[in-house]
Amino acid sequence: MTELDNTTEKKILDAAKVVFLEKGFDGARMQEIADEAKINKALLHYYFRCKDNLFNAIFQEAFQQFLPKVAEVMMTEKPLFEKIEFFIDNYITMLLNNPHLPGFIMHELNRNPGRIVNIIKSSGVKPEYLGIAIQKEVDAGLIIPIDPVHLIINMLGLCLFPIIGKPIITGFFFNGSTRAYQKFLSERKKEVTSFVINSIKKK
Amino acid sequence: MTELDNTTEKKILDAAKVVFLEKGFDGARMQEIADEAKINKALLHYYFRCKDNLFNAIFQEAFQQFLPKVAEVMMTEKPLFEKIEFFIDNYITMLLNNPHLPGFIMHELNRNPGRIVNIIKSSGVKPEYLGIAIQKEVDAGLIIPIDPVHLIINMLGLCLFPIIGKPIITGFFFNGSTRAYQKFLSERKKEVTSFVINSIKKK
DNA sequence: GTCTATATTGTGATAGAC
DNA sequence: GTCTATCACAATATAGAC
Repeated sequence: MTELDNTTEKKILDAAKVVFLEKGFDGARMQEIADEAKINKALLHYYFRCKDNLFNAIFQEAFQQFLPKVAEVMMTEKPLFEKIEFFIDNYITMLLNNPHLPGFIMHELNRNPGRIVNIIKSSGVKPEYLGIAIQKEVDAGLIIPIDPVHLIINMLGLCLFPIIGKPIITGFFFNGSTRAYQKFLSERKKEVTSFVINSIKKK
Repeated sequence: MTELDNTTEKKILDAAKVVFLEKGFDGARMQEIADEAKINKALLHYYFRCKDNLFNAIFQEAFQQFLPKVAEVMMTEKPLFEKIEFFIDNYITMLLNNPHLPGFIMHELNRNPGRIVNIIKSSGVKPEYLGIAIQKEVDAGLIIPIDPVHLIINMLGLCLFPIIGKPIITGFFFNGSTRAYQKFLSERKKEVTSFVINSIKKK
């Protein structure tokens, strides 16, 4: 960011991110974004002309944040188990800092799946990298064979669901106790890492 | 259902389910529901008085559908591995038939977490059942120790994410090919089952 | 650039005939 | 029970003063 961080535009974007991520496009109100940014509603339109433009700016940024961590693990040259550990650790950390992110991305993509094609293109990530790393370990007899796509989806599901499913988990398993849920979350890195590695390690 | 299935009320509920599950509460329009039910908008209000009432009817039913499968696995008396296999098979089958269900439930619960407390209460499910089954297997030395809550969340994440994440998976890993995504889904039962069992089986 | 006031459209909900 | 017509208000967007 070369510009000053306290410009009106930045304040609007910050506010819009809070509101959109919490309420989604349909649930968000321009008025609420204006309030959150402590400015007038008309200024939103002065800067972004319409709700759609503002939303797109937020979605773009959110998706960048959501995706790169998936990409990193594929790009590095580490051995597979380190790759997995690195990915899970980093990804869960990011999710803990952005708990609304996954639900927002999922919901908005399902609401408008066409959106994704433009965004994917500009990401330049190639899942093949992880495939190569996995094949190496299979050849060395270190792990059982597994389809790299399934492996990545497994890891994503294990990392994401505890965040998206907060209300269900809290309500259903912890009787509404947010503290118990937080404790549960703090165990996830260790739990997911060993769960994944156990499942692909040769017996 | 003791009543006839083709009553107006049923037509409304069917239509509302389609629209709400696809668009969510905020994105759904009474007009669209009326169109889908091939009736007039005023009739919706005659039968349900307001959008909220109609939504609650749908949400209640959807949640019942979403939850019981989680409950079943805890209730049965089978050995653990059979329980797991049974659960994954049934749950993924249900999800394939109701692909919008998980995203709908997640989004609406996050939008209004208070909603869950009333619903959980009436379900009468106790996660302890699976805990007991797991402890049995641990004592018998058949599996490594694992927290039953983590195990259930792991299974849910592995089953649910491929459905909720359809646009991401299709766009990111399969270049937009829905056929490839469908093939991927058809492999999930086997994949998830062996993934889970491998991860907890003693080496 | 920022504000107040206002236009314009969308949407949930009701009135009243049949 | 079902329809057409309409209300009332909420929400996006714009006009125009400063």
